[in-house]
Amino acid sequence: MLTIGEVARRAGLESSALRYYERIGLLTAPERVSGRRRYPESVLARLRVITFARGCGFSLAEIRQLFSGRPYSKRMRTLAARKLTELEQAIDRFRAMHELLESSLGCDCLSPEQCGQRLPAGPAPTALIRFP
Amino acid sequence: MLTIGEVARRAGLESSALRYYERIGLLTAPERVSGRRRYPESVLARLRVITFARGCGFSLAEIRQLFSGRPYSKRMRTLAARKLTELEQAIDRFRAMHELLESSLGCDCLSPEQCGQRLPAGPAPTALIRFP
DNA sequence: CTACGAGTTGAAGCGCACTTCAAGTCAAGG
DNA sequence: CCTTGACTTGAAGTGCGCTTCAACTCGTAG
Repeated sequence: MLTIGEVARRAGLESSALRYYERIGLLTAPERVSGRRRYPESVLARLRVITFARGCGFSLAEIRQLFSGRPYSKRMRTLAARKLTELEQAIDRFRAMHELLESSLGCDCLSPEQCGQRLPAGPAPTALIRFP
Repeated sequence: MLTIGEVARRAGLESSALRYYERIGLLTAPERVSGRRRYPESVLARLRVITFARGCGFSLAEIRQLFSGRPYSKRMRTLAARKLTELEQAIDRFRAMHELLESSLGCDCLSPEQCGQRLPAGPAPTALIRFP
């Protein structure tokens, strides 16, 4: 049985994140020993799934979907297939951006307005990436 | 001279976004005709730069950097080079995720805990992607 | 006994990129 | 004159994924 600090350390998360996950129903409330959380080892596997899914672009809400109800494997396959498609589209977009950025390395415009002439007109960006 | 609604429509943005961009100094305040904004055509080019840069993962703060001061082309090159590196790393990560997701299509675990056994233990996710 | 560190709670705060709201202004059409 | 619809403003709200805070409790060490 592990304390919250121990779990956090081994999962590479903050204790506050674990409490948050519990609040939003991503982790089931563990046994309490005089008020403190005591986690079984198995929580680490679950956290690996969460971390993995987060890294794949699943939102916490999606991950909750994944966990709620059976069969787990079927849900996993469904969500994975969907995310896979999104990911492929994202990679395509990023490749396009990559080329545009490379071409902009040769940019010698004197102003954004001048530069904008060469850029493709388009709708709002379709991918938002946060680089940590 | 264009009204805010017209600019928004042609740039694929909401008027509120244009006002927001103005507030944070991304667009210079345009001429007002009895209080209403009147934009020159050139704003569309600038908005293309903004939209393009956003799509490449630049934050609005970074884009503001890009616009502030000359020479524009030099700043563009600097920022583009930096973002290019980040983008390449992101693409690498996404490729890895792609493989993991594909392997998880064959998942037949009965529970997240079981599934977690097969996943690599790792630290917090390094890329956060929002698919809109 | 006291101090300490790790834990507990609910509430509030943060950063980003906007959106929404309330309350008011304006020009054109009927 | 009145309505309509697009616009104006500042302030507040939203969603996500947490973090931070205040105030408190607990077991252990000295």
